[in-house]
Amino acid sequence: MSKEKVKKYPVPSVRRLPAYLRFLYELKAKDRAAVSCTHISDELRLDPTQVRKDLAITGIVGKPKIGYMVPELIDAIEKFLGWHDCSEAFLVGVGNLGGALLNYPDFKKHGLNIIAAFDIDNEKIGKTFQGKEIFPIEKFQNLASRMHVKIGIITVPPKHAQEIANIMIRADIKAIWNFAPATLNVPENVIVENVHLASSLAVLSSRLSELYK
Amino acid sequence: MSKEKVKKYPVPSVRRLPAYLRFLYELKAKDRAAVSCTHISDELRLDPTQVRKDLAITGIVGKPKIGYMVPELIDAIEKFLGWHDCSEAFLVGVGNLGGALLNYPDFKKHGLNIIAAFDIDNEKIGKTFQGKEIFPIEKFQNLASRMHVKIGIITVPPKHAQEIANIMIRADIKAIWNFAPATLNVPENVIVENVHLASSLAVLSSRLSELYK
DNA sequence: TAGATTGTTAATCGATTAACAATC
DNA sequence: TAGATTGTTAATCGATTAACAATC
Repeated sequence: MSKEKVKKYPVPSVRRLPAYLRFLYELKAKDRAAVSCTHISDELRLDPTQVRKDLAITGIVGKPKIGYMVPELIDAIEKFLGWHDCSEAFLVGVGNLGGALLNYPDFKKHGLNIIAAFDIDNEKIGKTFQGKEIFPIEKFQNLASRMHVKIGIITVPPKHAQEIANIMIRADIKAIWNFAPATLNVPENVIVENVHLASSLAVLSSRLSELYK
Repeated sequence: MSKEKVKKYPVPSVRRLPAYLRFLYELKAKDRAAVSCTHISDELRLDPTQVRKDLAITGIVGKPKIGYMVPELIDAIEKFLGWHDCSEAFLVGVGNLGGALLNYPDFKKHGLNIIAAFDIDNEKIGKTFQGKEIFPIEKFQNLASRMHVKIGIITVPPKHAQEIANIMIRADIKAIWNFAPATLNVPENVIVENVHLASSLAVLSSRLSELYK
């Protein structure tokens, strides 16, 4: 692991990459060989220069007058995101949302393989979701280090989110995908990516209430 | 509805408001009367000036040397977000995720009341989730206009997302909360708020792969 | 009063958008 | 060749952070 300053990619650009991919898969299905930024920007309603800059972070090089070769571009984005080889993840909290995530088959295409789940509820422990066994939370640390799992997904009630995060940190988890409505406190070498539905809802609500002013 | 230019609030600020609320509820439970920006910023790891500006959009006024009165501040944020009186919503697509959202009891505290759901699957139609009946999608337009529902939630597979969005638009839905991995095309007077797990995962993946460079 | 904290103006930073030269 | 499109530099815009006067 090099000590050189790692180049940081703009988060908004990274967030847009999956939308490009979705459109590119459609083009590929139609056997389109090449695509221009204008075409992409029209479809996704973005600025063409922005599209060019976003794609540039993946290292792709286009051809003037032609654009980008579709399969090459798909490959570059997938490689950039690390979606070619899956990372294995553990999920904690098999409630409504946790169960939904366990059952979601598409994460594998997105570089994420949830291989097991954990809970405190004896009703759930031992059961299997989509071939993924549910273990008691006590086994998290041991299994995580034995299987070298680096990603933890938190789908427990907010009251217990920090507690679970602490277990994950002790188990040397590198990245936490947090769905609990809670602000997690973690050491700075641990990555936290939050999915806060309340934040999304706040944007929706506030824009909606602007309408009626 | 006035034609004056509506003041736009910074989206990043709005996104942070729910986190403030969570912390404020904790303080209220501990009967803390007042709180300063510094206290909030320490807890949520934000810049104190940013906290002040974020709170200012709600119209709250603090007291020098004291800070903000906790119950007043909670009230101001909730009012700003329109979380005091719930908006009613219809959900389309009762799969894993849709079912999880239907079962999620906390949306009511966040100004959202999902009152019914829709699907195309005859197995599901007629069933009830948490007192919410599942109707055939054909009934969407009629029920939406009869009940003056203004929010639609899309949790169908991506292939059908645009089609459902079109139905919602025809039914005069004002805001769409979209969980389908698809870019929706809507007229500019319709609000779309996306929850794209793939985008969130992209940020997680790319940060994780930076670690191993 | 002195000092802590707000509210606001100014400076910085980063992302978006515009302009344009290079190139196939 | 002419023209479409890339890649890149410069300008703009908006959000974050710093500085500081007002105030209780």
